[in-house]
Amino acid sequence: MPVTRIATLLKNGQPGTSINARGWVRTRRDSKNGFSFIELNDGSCMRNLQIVVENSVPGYEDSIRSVTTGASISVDGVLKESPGKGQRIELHATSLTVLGAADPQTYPLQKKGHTFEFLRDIAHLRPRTNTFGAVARVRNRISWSIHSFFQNRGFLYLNTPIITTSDCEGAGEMFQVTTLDLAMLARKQIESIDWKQDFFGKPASLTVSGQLEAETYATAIGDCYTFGPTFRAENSNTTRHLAEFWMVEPEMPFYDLEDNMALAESFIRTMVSDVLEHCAEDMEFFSQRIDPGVMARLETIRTKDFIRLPYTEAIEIIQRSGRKFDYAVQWGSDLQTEHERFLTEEHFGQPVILYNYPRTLKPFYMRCNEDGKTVRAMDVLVPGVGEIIGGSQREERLDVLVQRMGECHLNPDDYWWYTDLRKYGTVPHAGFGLGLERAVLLITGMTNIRDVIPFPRTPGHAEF
RNA sequence: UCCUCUGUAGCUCAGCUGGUAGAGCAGGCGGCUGUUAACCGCCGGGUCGUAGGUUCGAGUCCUACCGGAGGAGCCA
Repeated sequence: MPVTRIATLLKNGQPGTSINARGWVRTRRDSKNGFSFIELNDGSCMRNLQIVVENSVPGYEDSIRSVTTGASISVDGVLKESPGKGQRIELHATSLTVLGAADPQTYPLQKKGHTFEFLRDIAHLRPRTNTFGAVARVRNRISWSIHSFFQNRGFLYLNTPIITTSDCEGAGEMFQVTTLDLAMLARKQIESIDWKQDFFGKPASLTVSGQLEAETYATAIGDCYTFGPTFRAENSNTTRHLAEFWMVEPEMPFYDLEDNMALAESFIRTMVSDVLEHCAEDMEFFSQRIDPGVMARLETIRTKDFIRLPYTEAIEIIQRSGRKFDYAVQWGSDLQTEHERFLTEEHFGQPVILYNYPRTLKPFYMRCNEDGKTVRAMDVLVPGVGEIIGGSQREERLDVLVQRMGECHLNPDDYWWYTDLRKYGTVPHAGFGLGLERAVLLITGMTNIRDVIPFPRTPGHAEF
């Protein structure tokens, strides 16, 4: 008997076909007239398959009682048109097997009404809920879309190292990787660590970005992108930060900042379009249950050109707005979250790409403009999420790069291989980084980043 | 890390100005029903986050600690 996933059954299943369905019970309703309705979900889609089990089915009396919310079952039966409302077809069981019972006294998930906070504590079971099933499917589609976007443009998928010994871009605190016996070192109360004794012979960390390594391939084999886990040991506790998250980092030779912005915009638009096209049912759910404004926001992204605004003009807009902000802005100061929200959510009401930031605000590798004050950086800000992409044209001139390293208190010797790229056959190039989870937030309308990654890692939390 | 809020039954919450705990859902039992967040009735279930303190008396007030959430900083 063919095993068919419920998504396919509900779409293409024809009355009269004999099939097998397997999955997890969402709920059961009994009729004392001698049959039961089972709502079965197998994760392939939002909707459930309704199963009708007559008491004439072998073992009905024994097994139906353990068909409770959360139980796993396998059902053979025949598809029939459903006389009831709410479903085109339903499965009339000819045999029912309970694969695994779920004690209703202890099974934490109920038919309705759980907070995301509660579900976070049972992250191993929350994918069995509508919301987290939908998030998982949309996240999967976004990942697929990322690969197809770049592959369709001839980009090379590049795996940059997870473990690194370069403190690249000084982008925040890093997780140290060591095989040294810390407990023993603590007992010895030694004054300094002999890193030669460590696994790599020097301090090593988990990567905070694959950018610098990606540049080496971009300047050799052309357009490429990384897509992998990224780690930040910042003690940040917000709805937008994770200690472990997934980042996409394309890097393109011969691109200037304009090209970079165009690619970023096209990239986001493609992800949004793909999800709208392929996850319509899940998006319907997000629109109805999670964020009523999500569809309008995505439609704007899909159809309207992003605003491109130099940092200097952004400052002027904020200053002229007459709005009271907790933090005043002046040229040279970093934009606060409240300013970014004002720009993207209120003033423009759509994605905004800010570019040409003061050099003092940005890392050493961003290309200096001729004005001597700004660098060719760009941040893509979107409503509800804030910064979703950060990128820049890279500084390809060796002398300027080395000078900038000095300004940022970095030792060029530590980046010898990176400066070599400028020493030998340097080219203008650019790239950016997109936080996958922030993209999932944007597209689903979910508000907490901890709910769009299967097992979130945040300060004090690495359960599961 | 800072600021604010919060911690009462398995879950979601109520409990007003202090007088020793309630509802809905879930669970059990019974009834009804081609049902679909099913419905109706009954029943079981809580040392009110922890430790102190004020008081004749604390879920309710005070202090500390421990969870959780939101905002800020940092950034993707």
